[in-house]
Amino acid sequence: MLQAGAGIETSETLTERQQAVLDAALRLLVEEGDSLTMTAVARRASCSKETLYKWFGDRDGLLTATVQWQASKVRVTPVDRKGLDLTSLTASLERFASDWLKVISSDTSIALNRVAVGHAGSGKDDLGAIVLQNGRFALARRLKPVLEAGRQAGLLDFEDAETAFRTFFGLVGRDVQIRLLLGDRVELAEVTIGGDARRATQQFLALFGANNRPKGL
Amino acid sequence: MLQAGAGIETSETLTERQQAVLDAALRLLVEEGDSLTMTAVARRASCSKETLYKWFGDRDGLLTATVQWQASKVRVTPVDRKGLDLTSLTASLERFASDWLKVISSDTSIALNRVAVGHAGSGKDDLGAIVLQNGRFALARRLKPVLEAGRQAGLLDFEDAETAFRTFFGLVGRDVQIRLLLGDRVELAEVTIGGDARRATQQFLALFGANNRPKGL
DNA sequence: CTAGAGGAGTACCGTACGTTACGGTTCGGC
DNA sequence: GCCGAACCGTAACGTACGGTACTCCTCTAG
Repeated sequence: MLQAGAGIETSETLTERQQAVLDAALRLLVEEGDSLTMTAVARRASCSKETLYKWFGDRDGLLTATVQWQASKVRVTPVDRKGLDLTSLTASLERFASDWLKVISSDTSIALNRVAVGHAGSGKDDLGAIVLQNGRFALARRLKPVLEAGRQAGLLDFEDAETAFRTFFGLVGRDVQIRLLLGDRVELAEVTIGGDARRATQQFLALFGANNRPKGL
Repeated sequence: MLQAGAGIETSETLTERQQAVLDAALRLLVEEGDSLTMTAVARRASCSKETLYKWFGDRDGLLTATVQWQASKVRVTPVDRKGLDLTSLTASLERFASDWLKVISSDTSIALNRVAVGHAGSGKDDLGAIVLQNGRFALARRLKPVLEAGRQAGLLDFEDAETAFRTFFGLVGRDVQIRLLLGDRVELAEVTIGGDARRATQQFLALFGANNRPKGL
């Protein structure tokens, strides 16, 4: 049955074989969305349904394990907060923006978010919480230290790191995620992402740069 | 069977009774999400299943009609572009932001978006397109004239209205919609919305106000 | 070599739900 | 009063799928 809680730390209690099964389930999830069947997963993973039920309890358990499995694959790249100047801060922010756009526009992320959104509100499982924890909140946890460091270095000026982060989040994501989730084909080539990341970063610096606007934002 | 296309104009070809049935379906959709059954709709609407099938074809037809019905209820408040000064422009923008936040945080919108997201990618129907047309794109159609008028009046400075709109959209919505869709309980009292609308508007004006930053954004 | 565990493959069961069919009722027109 | 259309309520049908049971194969330990 594996672990239950919507915890952050996700289990190295998975055997190679189990990971392979979850990878198969993930691929199927990307292809077919929430309409995947246990039979299809078993066939794709070349395992029996009985094994699926023994390992994951039920369908929700399999889905939860799959989402957590994907989440655990996203590793945090630690931030070096040594000599921080405007150039390196800008580069960091652009990197975050670019990475984030790449993530939310990936097939995997779209599929996972779709499933999680679909399950939210029918309180059977915590897919929404898991996705939020490893998406939006993980990003905040990684970015806030950078923002704080920027403030410490006198490069940024804001009251609340959370508020500043949410503004950055909005400037980067804009309408992209909801459009993708709703099936709109948004153009997101590498170049576009790079340009958007640069633009969002510049806008953010214009709003929160220390030597720009006086205050009140 | 009613009309099919994901058209904008939505039909006054609905009788009173049919509208009542769709209202019932909508209420049920808010309560139970995509897991509503035809039987439940029939019971709630005090009609027979046969009638549902005669009118709407099949389950997807009913869902589509329901979404379109809700969409048709959102009427466009025309914008008065007479004497436009900074004060009235600010008020307009704040109004848009506030209205938009109220919409995306409403039970109905959340339920509809959840269903549409769930259906996107399994190309059976166009719920995603319908929701997008009556949500994000409808907002753009209403807001862009205001932005253009602001530029004409020398209050705003931007190259492309679409880009400016998307930035405004991001500043207003930030992470709210995805968090709500994923089941996060975001605090959104009236006061909060008002404050957020004001903040987003001020940030937008800081970025695109004519007499602020030179260019390059 | 044998025994037993683990798991693949598959047949099977129960159920929920979409869809259809049908009997009964109301209502407008003749 | 009679007819047909529209529609309600409900029973019935077909199917898809979650979940279980059972058989056979493979691999490893002793």
